[in-house]
Amino acid sequence: MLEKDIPKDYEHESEEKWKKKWEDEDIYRFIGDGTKPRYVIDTPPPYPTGSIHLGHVLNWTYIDINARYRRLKGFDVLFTQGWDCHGLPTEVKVEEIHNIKKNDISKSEFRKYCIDLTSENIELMKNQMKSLGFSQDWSREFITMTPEYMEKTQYSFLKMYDDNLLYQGIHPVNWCPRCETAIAFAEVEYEDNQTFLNYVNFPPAKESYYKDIESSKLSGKESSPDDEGVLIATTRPELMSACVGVVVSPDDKRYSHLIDKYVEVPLSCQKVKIIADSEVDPEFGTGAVMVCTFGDKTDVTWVNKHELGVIEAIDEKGIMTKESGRFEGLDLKECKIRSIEELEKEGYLLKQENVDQNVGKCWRCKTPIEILVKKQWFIAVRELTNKIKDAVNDMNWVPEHMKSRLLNWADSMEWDWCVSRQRIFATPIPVWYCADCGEIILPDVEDLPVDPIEDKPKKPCTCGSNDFVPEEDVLDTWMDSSISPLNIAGWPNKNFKDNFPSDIRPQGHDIIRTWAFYTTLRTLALEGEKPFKDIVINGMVFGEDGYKMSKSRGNVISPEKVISEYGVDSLRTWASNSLPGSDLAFDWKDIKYAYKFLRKFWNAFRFISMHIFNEEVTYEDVSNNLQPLDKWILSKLNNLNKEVDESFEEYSFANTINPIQKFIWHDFCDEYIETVKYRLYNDDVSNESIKAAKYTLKTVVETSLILMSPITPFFTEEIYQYFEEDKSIHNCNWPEVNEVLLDELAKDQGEIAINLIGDIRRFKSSSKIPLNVSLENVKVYTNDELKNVLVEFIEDIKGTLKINNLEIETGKPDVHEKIVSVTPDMSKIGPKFKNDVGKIIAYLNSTSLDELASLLEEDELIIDDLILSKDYLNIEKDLVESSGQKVDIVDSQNLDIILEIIR
RNA sequence: GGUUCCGUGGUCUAGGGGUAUGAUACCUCGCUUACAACGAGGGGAUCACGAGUUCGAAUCUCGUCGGAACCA
Repeated sequence: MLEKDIPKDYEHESEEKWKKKWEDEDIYRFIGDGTKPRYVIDTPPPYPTGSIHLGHVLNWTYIDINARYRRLKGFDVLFTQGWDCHGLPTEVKVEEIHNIKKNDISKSEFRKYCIDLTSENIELMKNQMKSLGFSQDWSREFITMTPEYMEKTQYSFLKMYDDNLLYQGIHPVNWCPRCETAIAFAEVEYEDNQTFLNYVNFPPAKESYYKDIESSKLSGKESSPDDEGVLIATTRPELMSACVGVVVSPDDKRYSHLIDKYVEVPLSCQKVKIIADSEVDPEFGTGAVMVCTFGDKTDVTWVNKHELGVIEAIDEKGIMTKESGRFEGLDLKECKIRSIEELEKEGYLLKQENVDQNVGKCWRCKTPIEILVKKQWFIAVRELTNKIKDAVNDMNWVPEHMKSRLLNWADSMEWDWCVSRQRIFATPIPVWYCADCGEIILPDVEDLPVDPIEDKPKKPCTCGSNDFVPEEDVLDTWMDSSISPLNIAGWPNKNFKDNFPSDIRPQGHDIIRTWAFYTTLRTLALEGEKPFKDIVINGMVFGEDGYKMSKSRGNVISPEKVISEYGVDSLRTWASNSLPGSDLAFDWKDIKYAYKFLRKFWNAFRFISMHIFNEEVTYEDVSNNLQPLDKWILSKLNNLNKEVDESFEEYSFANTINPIQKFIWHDFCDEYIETVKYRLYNDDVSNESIKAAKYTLKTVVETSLILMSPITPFFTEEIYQYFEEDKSIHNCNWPEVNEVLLDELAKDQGEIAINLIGDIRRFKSSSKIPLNVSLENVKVYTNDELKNVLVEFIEDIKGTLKINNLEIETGKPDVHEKIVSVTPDMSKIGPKFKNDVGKIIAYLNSTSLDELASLLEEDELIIDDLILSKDYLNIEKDLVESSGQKVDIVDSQNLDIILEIIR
C-alpha cells in the first residue's frame, strides 16, 4: 500500500462500509463442527420495543467485546440473538394503535396484530444492533413467538409436569383488576402514598365459641358498637366482610386476656377469633390487626399459618361479591367510602389519622393490585431452592458480590412461581380439561405446539368423553426466556450438550432475581445442570444527572444521537471504560475523549504510513539491530499485550481500554515517535537503524490495533485495511507475546532515557527555547550505574533534542547543593521504628534545616538511641551555581542526575 | 421494611494499612518536518462524618448521615 490517500482526519462515517463488508463476508458464523474449541454465549433476548437504548449498548458492548476477544483467541464463538416477544406492553400498544380493547376482536386476530407489531420492532432493533457493530451470527436468531420456539416452551411445560414440578392449585396471587390478570411479584411496583388509618371497635361476641365463620354470620348483629372489645387499626375498612380473624402480639399485655376470645366484625357481623402472633408490631396503630382474605401478603401468611379460612369478597374485576353483603356490586373505591360512612353512622369508627402507605401497583397500568385466590398453574420453586443455591455457588460471578442477591432471593422464597397469565399474546398452556370428568389432558410431544382453543386432543378422555374444555390461560413470558441457554444449544435435540451449559451469561443486575433465577431453576429441573459457567453482570446506565434514564426526568440520550456526532466506536469506548456490576453515567465528555483518542491514533498512523509502506521489514531483518528505545517500546508493547489479555479474560473491561490509551497516547505518540523522528529524517543514520525504526513503528501500530479491535471494531478495521487489504482484522489471531522482547531491563533502561529526554525538553520549554533550536553543549553528571545506561542512548538523546555535544560523566558539577526540606519516608520508617515513629517526626519538625543539613553530612542522624540513615528520609535539594561561567544547571526530577547546559 | 453497592480536587474517576491515580474544566507557555481538536508546565483533595483497632486509617471494624439500584 502506498498510493492510497489517507484522509487527514478519522472519518467515522465510513463505519457503514465495514458493517456491510462483515455482513457480506459472513465472518461471524458459528461453525460448530468441533474443529475449534467452542465458546457459547447465552445472549439476552431483549423485549422488542423497537429501539435500542444506552442500557442495551452497555450490555451488548460487553458481550460483543467478549465475543470478538474469544474469536481472536481461537474459539468458535456461538453468539446469536433472540427476541423475548410475549408480554403485556405489546398488547397495550396494539390496543392503542388500533384503538380497540383486547376483547373487541377474536384472540387470533388480536394475536396477529401483536405478531405484526413485534416483527416490525425486531427489524428496527436488529438494524440498530448491526450498526453498533455487534457481531451476532444472525443465521441462528431465535424469536419466542414463532411456532418452533413455542414448541420448546410447551415441551418444557410437559416435561416439568411429568416430573411433578408443575401443578395446578388454588393460591393467592397478585391480581390486577384492570388488566384482569395475575401478575408476578416482579411486575408489582411499589409506591408511597398517604391514606387514613381507621380506628374501628370490634365489640366482643355474645358466645364464647363459634363453629365456623360462615355460620357465625347468620345470627347477625348481636353486640352493641359501644361494647368495649378490641380496637382495630386498619387502612382497608372496605374488607370488613372478608375479615377472618384478629391478630395481636403475644407479648402485648393489653390484649393477653382476650386471646382465643371472639369478637363481632362490624357491618358484616361474622364472629372471629383473636389470636396471637409475634409478627404483629405492637407499636403500630393499636397493636391489633384484622386479617382479611387477602388484604396484603402478611394476611396470606396468617391465613395459612392459623388456618383462618377464606372469604372471597372481591371478584376479578375488583367488584365486591355477594359475600360483602350490603356492598355487593360496588367497586373497591366506592366500597371503601361507603364502609367508612356506615362504620361512622353505626358508631364503630372512633377516629381516623393520616398514615404513610406503600401500595403495590400493576407496573403497566398503575392500578393498585389485589391479592385474590385463583386457580392457577404453579412451578414448585421451593422444592428446588437448595439445588438452585448449589448451582449458583458453582458459577463464576462477576462481580462476586452479585451472587448474594440471588442466594438471598432463593432463601426468601415464600410462594411458588405462578406461571399462568390471563392474556392473549403469549405461549398457550398446552392443556385441556375433560368436560365430563374434569381430567387434565396433555397433548403428545409430537403434536406440539398446540393452541388448546383452536386444537383438540387426538384421543377421547379415559372416561370415554370427547368433550373438552380448553385452558384459556397462557404462560408467563419468563417461561419462554428462561430456557434460552437450552434453546441456543439446540435443545431438545440429542447433541445439545455440545453447546451446553453456556460459557457465559451476560445480563443486567436488575434481572438477577428473575431471569438468572428462573433460568437456573429451569435448566436444573429440565436437565439437572446449571445453565452457564460464568455470569457477568452489567450495571445500569444513568443520565448525565446521575439518575436512571427516564422520559419523565428528561435525561434520555439516544444512541443514534451519539453515533451521528462521534461514531459507534466512541460510544463503544465509553461503554467499555467501565467494570461489570457498576452503574455507568452517560457523559458527553467521555464520548469526546474517546473520539479524541481515536483521532490521535489516526494521526499517529498517518505519520508512520509515510515511512513504513515503502519497504517490507520483518522481525528477522532487524532482530539484531533494534536500538535501545525500540526495545523499550516493544517491551512495553508486549507487556501491554499480557495486561490487556488478562483483563479481557477476567472481563475487566476498563483495564483493557485504559492501558491501551495510555500506551498509544503517551508512550508511543508523545515519547517514542518524538525520539524516532531524527532517525527517519537524518541521512547520517545507518540503514539498519532506519529499518529497525520502521519495523518498530509498524509492529506497535499493527499489534495495538488487534488488541483494541474488540472494543473499536470499525476504527481498527479501517486502519487495518491499509496493512492487509484483503483480510479483516476480525479474522486475526491474538498477537503472540514475544518473550525475547518482553525485556524488563530494556524497559527500565529506556524509561531512564525517556525521563532524561523529558527533563531536557522541559528545560527548553521553560527557557523559551523552541524545541527545534539546537543546544550547544549538555553535560550529564550522574552515578556510575546510570552513566552505563545512558551512554547507550547518547545518539537518541542528541538526535531527539538537537544537542551538538553531549557528555556523560560521573560526579557533580561545580555547584552547591542546598537542602530545602527533610521529611520522613513513612513507608520505611513505620515498619522499622514502630513505636518510635512519633519521636522521629517530632525531632525532624523541631530541628532547623541548617542544623539537619550539617548533621546529614555524616550520612546518618542520631536521635537519642536511634540511628537513622539517609535512606529513611526524603531529602530535597536545590542547586546553587558557584562559578561565574554562564551555564544552566538542571536538577533532574526523577533521576540522580544533574545537567549542565550551555546554550 | 429487606438486600446490595457507593460517598476521593469544582466535576468525574483509579487505588484500597505508610498523605493519593488519571481525566475534565481552569491558568501560564509553546505552531515542535502526524495531530493547536496538539504538546509542556501550574494551581486545586483535612479521601462524607464520628468512634474503635494500629506506631500509623482514605484503606480494616462498628455506628451516623447522604446517594443509588433491586426487591418485599
